[in-house]
Amino acid sequence: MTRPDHDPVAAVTAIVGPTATGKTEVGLRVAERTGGEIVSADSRQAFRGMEIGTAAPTRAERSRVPHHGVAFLAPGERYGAGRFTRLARDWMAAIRERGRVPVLVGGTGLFVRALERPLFREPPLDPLRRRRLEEWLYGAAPDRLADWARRLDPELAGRLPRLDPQRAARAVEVALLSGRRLSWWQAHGPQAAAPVPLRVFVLELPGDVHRDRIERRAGAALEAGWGAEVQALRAACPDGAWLAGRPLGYRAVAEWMDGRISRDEARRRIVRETWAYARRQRTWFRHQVPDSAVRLDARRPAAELAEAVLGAGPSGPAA
RNA sequence: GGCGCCGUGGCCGAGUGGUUAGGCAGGGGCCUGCAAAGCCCCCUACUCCGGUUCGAAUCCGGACGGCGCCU
Repeated sequence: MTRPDHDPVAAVTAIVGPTATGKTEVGLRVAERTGGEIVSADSRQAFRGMEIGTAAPTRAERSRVPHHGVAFLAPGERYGAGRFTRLARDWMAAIRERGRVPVLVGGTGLFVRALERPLFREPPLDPLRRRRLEEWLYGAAPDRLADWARRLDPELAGRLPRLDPQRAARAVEVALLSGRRLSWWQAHGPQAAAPVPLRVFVLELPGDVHRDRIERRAGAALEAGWGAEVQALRAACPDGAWLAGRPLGYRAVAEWMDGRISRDEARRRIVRETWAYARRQRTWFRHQVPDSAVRLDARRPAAELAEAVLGAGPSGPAA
């Protein structure tokens, strides 16, 4: 019922779930048992110098198993679903050529889904015009922006319950710069690449337990030197580009370092922001994951969870 | 015991006769290239009892509770 293990398009084991559910450790164990390498589907852990605040795999953890996609970008660089999927495919291909097996681990739902359901190949959009247009669009009132988008791409507007500024701006810029509607590209544009079949495992936690883990992790990150990490980032790039993606908690930590708020207040804000994010993820993983996804109770010990993942079917050349 | 002030949804907090305050917390949801982002929805209360009024969270009386002062 499953493809042969050496099949180049064999499904990739994907360990996903909201933040602080223990994906890292489970992924490591799975990789260790299968001769695997980790491909990280995380939009923030990708940045160098932000490992503490993003709870990225530590150096020690990375020495257990080779990692791809962790701490390899300069803060402030652009890293979106498109770039991720291109890179991830390359990483996975290289891993297989080495006779090893990729294990996808991450909480950025869109990245994971874009692997299975590839985005369309974006036509070249003149960067300068694009930048200028974006500037203009984000200066506009949200209602007007939504209105323009509605006119330029009624189909898209009809499909979405509401055009928030971000999506409206994209619809406008794609329509204007490419000459075709975004909805057209989405439906008829060429795929950026072949889909990667995934065997998805979702780590889940009851709300109160999840909340508790997030609180504990916030304290641990502060303990581990989050403050120093922020100071280093500021020294390295004073333009504040590292804050562009609004990484959770970083602003609060910066304010704490400036003495503008107490450490405790900073911790509270970190928890609040992280929980809000976790809730969005919980919703995402509740609905935006294939029906075949296996849901695992993340309260179980990592070793057991890894067993469950491994036991769910062949996932490596060792089978 | 007397006098005064107060009593709004989980919390904070407006509102002084007739529309939904708002914020925070909590919950549900959306999502096709900024996704740790962007966005939507829900949670409709006025301590209790009587009265005035067409109509009271809003006025009057009482009860209860809290706070303060006095004795």
